[in-house]
Amino acid sequence: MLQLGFIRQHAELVKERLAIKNFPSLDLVDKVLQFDDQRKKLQLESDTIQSKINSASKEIGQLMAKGEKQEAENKKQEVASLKSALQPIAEQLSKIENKLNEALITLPNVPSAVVPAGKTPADNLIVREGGKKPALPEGASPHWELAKKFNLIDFELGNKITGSGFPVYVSKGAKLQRALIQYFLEYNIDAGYVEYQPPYMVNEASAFGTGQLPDKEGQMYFASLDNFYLIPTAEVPVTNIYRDAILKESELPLRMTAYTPCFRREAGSYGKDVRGLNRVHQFDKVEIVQLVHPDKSYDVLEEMVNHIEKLLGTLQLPYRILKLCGGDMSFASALTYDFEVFSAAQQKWLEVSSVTNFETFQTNRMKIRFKDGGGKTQLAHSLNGSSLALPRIVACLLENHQDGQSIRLPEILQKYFGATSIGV
RNA sequence: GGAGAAGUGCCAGAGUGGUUGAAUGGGACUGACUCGAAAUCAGUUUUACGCCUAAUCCGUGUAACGGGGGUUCGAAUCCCUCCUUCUCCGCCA
Repeated sequence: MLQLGFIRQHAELVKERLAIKNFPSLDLVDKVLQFDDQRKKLQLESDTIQSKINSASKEIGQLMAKGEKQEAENKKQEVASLKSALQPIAEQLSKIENKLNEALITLPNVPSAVVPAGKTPADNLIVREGGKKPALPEGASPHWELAKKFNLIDFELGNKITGSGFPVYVSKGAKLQRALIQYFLEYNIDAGYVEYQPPYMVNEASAFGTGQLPDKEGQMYFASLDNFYLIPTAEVPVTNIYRDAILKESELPLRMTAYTPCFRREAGSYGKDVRGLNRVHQFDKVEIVQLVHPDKSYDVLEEMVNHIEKLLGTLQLPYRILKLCGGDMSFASALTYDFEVFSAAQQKWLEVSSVTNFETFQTNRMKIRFKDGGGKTQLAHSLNGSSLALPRIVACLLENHQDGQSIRLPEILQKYFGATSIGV
């Protein structure tokens, strides 16, 4: 969530920027400030009375010790009237605090100054493209047909075991998954990221911390008996590792990577967008997360973009990098780059990674701070990115590298997979 | 799942109703000593939100001893509840 102090100092800027995100309730910004004013006033009243109560109570203790019972009783009366004066104020205060908090968590993050205006994915800016689109052989197939032909993925079986959107990877299909995960993790570790295996379910506080709650409640699977959410991304458990921490400045940047399955309800999706691996309810992903000094976060964002671009390059897939427009960014994001790879048989771009700077939006919720050189405590910036989400990478590997007889694997994958290609 | 014990500051560990935001030890930081270091001595060392203020300095108020609620003039200390950890039993990859 946004920092109150920032809203107070830059109310107009916040409104302008939120307009770029097409946030409809700009008046909420003014409301936040009003609520905060009321809160301060009430707190002052409440603290003043409480202070009197505290000192009176102390006196009662001293009077009792001296055996001055009557005096003590008089003081008690005094405290009783102070308390009845305090009660309505305390109630108002807690009411206004709730309203303030509710308004604050409803405000999305302000987009950074470079975020382009726009409403839909069509308004995203193409930053650059790389790789080249393959010339597919005669009779080239989409990945779901290839997956069947080479016995790599059984979609029907997943329907039986669980439901649609839960593919079963078989044999070389399963091995390809494992090879990709292994490669992505090693690649990240080589770049200085620390590997984690986090829980795949999180509690409410964690889901709130990264911004999934209350915004995306319906997108997560929920284990109601225990109040746990199945993670939609490793970002949630991994970023929460440092929730409530005050770090030393020298500990920054913290770089973390994790492989996890990801669970997404994807309510409302249907049709050809969800065909095959295009959109599934459970998928594998390797994630990178960083906690950094506020001055460095935009440099780090570029560094992460380059890191992922290089990774995509080694997979020999045609890709493009998009700078998301205000309307297509997520609630918590300040600036997001999306990576898409070209699915040659489907002739469409598929998103495989999203790299985001959240600035202090998440860390303010999670209270991830550090002590700066002057001994002052301030919020760190958080960033994350996929490196990479597997299903669409697999889809594109299959489609783009098919030659009629087999699927050629990019060189880098061969040692992890143990073969140069996937044949019948 | 059953029975019991416990959760205090960066760490260890006192404190069982009233000057305890918290003894003591360790760690860390600052200063002195030293050519420098170690040792020693002195000091500092939580966070959030208010008020005051040019100030994120200083001063000052409130809150926080696992989370939430309660009893009381007053709670780290008593009660309830949830969470977590430990021990024993059961079950189990």
